[in-house]
Amino acid sequence: MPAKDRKAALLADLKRAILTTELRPGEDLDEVAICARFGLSRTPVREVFRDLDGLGFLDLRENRGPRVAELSHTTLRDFFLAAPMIYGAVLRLAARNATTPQIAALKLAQEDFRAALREGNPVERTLANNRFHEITGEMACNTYLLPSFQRLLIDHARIGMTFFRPQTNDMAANLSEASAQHDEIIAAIEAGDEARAAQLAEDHWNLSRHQIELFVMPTALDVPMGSFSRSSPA
Amino acid sequence: MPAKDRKAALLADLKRAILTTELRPGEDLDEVAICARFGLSRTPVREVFRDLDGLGFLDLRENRGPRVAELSHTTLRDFFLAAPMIYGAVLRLAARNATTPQIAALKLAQEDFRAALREGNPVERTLANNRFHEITGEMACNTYLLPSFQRLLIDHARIGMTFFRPQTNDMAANLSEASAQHDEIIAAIEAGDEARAAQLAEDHWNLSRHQIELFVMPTALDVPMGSFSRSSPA
DNA sequence: AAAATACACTGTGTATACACAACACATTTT
DNA sequence: AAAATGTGTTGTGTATACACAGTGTATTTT
Repeated sequence: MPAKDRKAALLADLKRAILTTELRPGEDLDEVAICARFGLSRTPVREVFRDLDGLGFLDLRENRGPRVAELSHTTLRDFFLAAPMIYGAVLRLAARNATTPQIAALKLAQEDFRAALREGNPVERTLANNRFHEITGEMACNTYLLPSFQRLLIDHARIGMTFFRPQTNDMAANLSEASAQHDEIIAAIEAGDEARAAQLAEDHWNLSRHQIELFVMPTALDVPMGSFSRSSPA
Repeated sequence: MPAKDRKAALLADLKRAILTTELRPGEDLDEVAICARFGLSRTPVREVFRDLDGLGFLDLRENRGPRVAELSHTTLRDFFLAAPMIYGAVLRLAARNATTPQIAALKLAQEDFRAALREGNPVERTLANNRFHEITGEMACNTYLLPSFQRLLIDHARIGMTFFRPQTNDMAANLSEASAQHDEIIAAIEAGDEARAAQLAEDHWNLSRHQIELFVMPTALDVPMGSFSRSSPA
């Protein structure tokens, strides 16, 4: 296996691991360990790190090891401020510009998403959902929108892994509604209905926000302080 | 001079040269020549290249030398589609979040811009204008908006250098109107008037578009700015 | 005992050397 | 003569070695 492919494999693997929070937000990366694991020297590995830093996956700082990009309450706030607008614009443009093969790819991604929902596989669900929205980004095909959009997708995936573990009926219902919205998005894009696509984007992110509100501001537990058992994912 | 500073100098110099089109869009860069000029080995120089690639200044391709990012009619079209929306959002958030020192910095940048206009210095004018808008980006302070915004700023600067050489009275008038708009933008931000800031953003970019109507004239995205303020998480 | 300092260690930043791929030109072949 | 192929050159990609900064710990000093 040529070094070039090992480098590409490293890039893809780190992306996947970060998107699925297998590598958690804020986690440190061991440079030499990764070198050993992928059979690469430090130079190409560090280049991959720099790429991922530019894309918003990693956070590189002087004289310190690379960290997985943080996902704080501040970034969450930024997320829900920017997402409706960017996604609205992307879906609007997607409806305007989508090609037939792109629409086919979008339907495939949605198939995978549905399958992951049925199997209750949160990792596959997240990755399929990510692919779905990535394709809408390709459809929109705007140099200036894409960088922000892709950053949103990273944290959208990580938020999904963090907050969307359907432990209640309410949450499961939300997920199937998200899936239904995907179907409507596909239909709007296929019909070239820009206004409808933009509206669906807003609906989609309002649903996400509602889901997170359930987690961030849960109904107060009716239990004395000390006897707190760990109930929700970190 | 430590190597670290030489590296930072290289980064800053390349940014400046690209923004002012001293390095023209599509131009090839000579790696070893740059190494010699800044007294650096290839490794840190290549790291700078990768950073600039991630930021949208350069275009790195496999087994080929780095090129200055292209500025084609396609990217121009994308620019005028995305700019009104992103700038509108940024100025809206700037009006919401700006701190006193940031406002002071903004006024300074505008001073420089006016000075460059008086002196008829297109390079300084472009750099001051770029700084002006960069500061509004800092004010907006949103992780997800900034990447797209900064890419817009790169090409905004390069478009300015390409199309805004005031050879007619009309163009000179446009420039002084742009300057007047900057003043109004400062006022709106200082007053925390979000709606006004958003409106001024639209006016500002309509002015730019008018200037290069001869080359491209797409319709701007019509995303309602209002959907933005309403959707802030609790 | 607490604080400050020296020192070793871990790990990042840079330089250099080598490997290899792409391109250009010249030479050969049909 | 045109096409194809071989070869030389240029320049990118990777590996390794070295330099140095940051950090933690142990020792010394007050």
